[in-house]
Amino acid sequence: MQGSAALSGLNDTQRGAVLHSEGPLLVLAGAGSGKTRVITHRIAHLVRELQVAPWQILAVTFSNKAASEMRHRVGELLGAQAADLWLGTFHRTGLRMLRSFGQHGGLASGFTIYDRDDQKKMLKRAMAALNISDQRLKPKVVANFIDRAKNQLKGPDAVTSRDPTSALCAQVYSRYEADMKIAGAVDFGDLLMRPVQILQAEPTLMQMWSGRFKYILVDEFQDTNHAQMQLLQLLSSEHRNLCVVGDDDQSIYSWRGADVSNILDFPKRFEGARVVKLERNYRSTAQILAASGAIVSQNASRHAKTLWTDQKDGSPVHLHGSNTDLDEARWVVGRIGEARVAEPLSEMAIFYRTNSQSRVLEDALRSARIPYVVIGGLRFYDRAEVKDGLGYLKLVVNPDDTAAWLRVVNTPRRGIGKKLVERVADFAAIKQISMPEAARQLSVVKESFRGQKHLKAFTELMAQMRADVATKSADTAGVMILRHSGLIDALSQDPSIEAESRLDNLNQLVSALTDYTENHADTSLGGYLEQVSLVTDIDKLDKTVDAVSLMTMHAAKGLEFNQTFVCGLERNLMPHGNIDDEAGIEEERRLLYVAMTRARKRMYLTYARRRQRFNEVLTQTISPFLAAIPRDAMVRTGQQHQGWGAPVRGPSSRKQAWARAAQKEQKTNPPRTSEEVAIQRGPVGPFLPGSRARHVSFGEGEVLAREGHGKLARVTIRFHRVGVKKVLARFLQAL
DNA sequence: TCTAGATTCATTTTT
DNA sequence: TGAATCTAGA
Repeated sequence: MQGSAALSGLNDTQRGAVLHSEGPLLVLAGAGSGKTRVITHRIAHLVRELQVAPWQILAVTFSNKAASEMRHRVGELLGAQAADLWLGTFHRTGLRMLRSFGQHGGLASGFTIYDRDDQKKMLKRAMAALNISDQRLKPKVVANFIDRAKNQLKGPDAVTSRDPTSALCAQVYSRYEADMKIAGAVDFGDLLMRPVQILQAEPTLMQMWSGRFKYILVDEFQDTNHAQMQLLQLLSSEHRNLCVVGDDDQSIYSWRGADVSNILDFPKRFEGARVVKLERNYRSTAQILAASGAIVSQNASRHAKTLWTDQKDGSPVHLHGSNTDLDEARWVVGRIGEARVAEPLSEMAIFYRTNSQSRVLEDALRSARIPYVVIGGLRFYDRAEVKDGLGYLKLVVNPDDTAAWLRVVNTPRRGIGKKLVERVADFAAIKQISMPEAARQLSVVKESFRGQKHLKAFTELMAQMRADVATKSADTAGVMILRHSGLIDALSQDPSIEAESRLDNLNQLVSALTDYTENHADTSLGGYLEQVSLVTDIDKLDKTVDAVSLMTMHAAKGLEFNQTFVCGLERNLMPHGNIDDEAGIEEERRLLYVAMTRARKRMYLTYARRRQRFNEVLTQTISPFLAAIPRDAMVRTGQQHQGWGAPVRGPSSRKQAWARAAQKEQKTNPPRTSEEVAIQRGPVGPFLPGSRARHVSFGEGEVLAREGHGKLARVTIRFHRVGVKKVLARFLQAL
């Protein structure tokens, strides 16, 4: 067994965790200590050496990104056998279980999953029905309330309402649940809460499912919430082989209900649990470890631990101050320009606290013609036209899908306006039926009303589609539905530039459908929709593309790069401005810690004295967190901003000050000449900024930016004939 | 019912 | 700032 693949390349502690066979196991794994390695090798060991059937192993991760990464790595160790593992996010696991036994909880067999948007629609409807104005109570507040409740495994009857707001929320919650049931839909919270509730209520099912998984492994355990913990406890109750891996210092999702005590109290909750600590860091240099460790050690509530490494020689961490956010961006881009001589761009990343910070950085990268990819920026499936298209598909699959019906009933315009929709809503409320069903019934009632014809036409259109695609696979069905929906016609007739790109997006939806049909055993439309509803992003970071990665600090978790830039380290941004309690501050510290521990070789921390936000310019001071970093681990460059004065008062004077500073910067940092730009332009993959390409219908142009990967890649191009447009990479030919 | 123009609103993080 | 929602007038 010594020489087996499952054990190779592990240190003693890691090997101990991999070889631990029976009983609960907690692996406290510091950043970069090889925790994913422990999980993947442990799975390989179980299958290869202990002859555990892959389907008896459940491996859960927190995000899609982590799941696909793990699938990939297990695949390398196990080959084809990896396909039979239950490996996925908590939500996907919950969904798989509900598909199997959801009817025990009164779920319709073909239930639909509602995303945040659909949920909001339903909440608005519920509130309207209860005569609660959305001024008094924001749907978003209710959505958060319901999410929190479900994470706590509390149904509408179980929530306690101490104040008037939560009493209202509880009222809406009740109504919302009823409406969701009629619509045959569940939300994200249900995917966790319902399996737990059903298992608790059904001893037979409980026996079956707890017997099924001999081994359970959980990654990023510090980010689990109550419902997830409960699910794990139920599923592991028979075999008790629950192995959880996590780092309390990297808990950054408490706002989503994550409960750090799950990891802190694990040994108490699971008697006889073995605890393994991984403290050797294989990722970063000593300087990076010292700096990041200094930050997180400021926190009072944590397990004391010290990461160590034997990578003694490294360059010090840099802290660079700029006058403005523009300068900061330019400085970062300048460093990237220098570094790319020796380091591929794919090994560099820029992290920031809020998504809105990416804009200045993107602008600077674009003007320096450095290719970049924004991770988790705008999402394909969030685009309006894509949602419209999906709306039709959903309504075909689930005829009671109220949210989908609301979305597509008048898109494209077919004379079914607000008045008519309200009428349908009222009828649905009285009859206790879904809105699509109400529309069907109304369209054939005797006493005619204005717009009934339109309603009837739409109802018949949907019925026709349903009949047409009943036996078809997802791709064929999708194409038929989109064609008959009128979406494509409406967009084709629209001469605007945006319409063109929307049409592209619909084409892209079709290729996603084709892709799905080719690669999945379940080729049904329902299967596709299910998959789509849980994929929120392009999951995998594609390092084969030579481009700098930009992402939020949250999105950075679990990734690593040779060189990183952590930007915007100012008070009110890091820690973020609307955090007021100590627990929140500690979480912000952990977030910074996560961001800082992503770097292997070089790390640059940056801040700017003035930062533009909305239409005002904020004068900021350096993040108080940074004071903790020992001097010998860090080099300071740029503006020192000692004794920064009081903020300049009044928006207009701020603006002038900012403009003056920007002007001054222009002089000291003149724009690059075209020669410099040309030198910087290295060998880059297809359709990266600076290259030229030809589009099927727009002709030739110059690539400005690129986003997304693979089939979903989109490219912004300045065409010679038609100006700047965003198009699909698939429709381009490199020149 | 539809459209364009006005107005408001929120920007922390996401399955 | 820019997206989302609202409103007035056609």
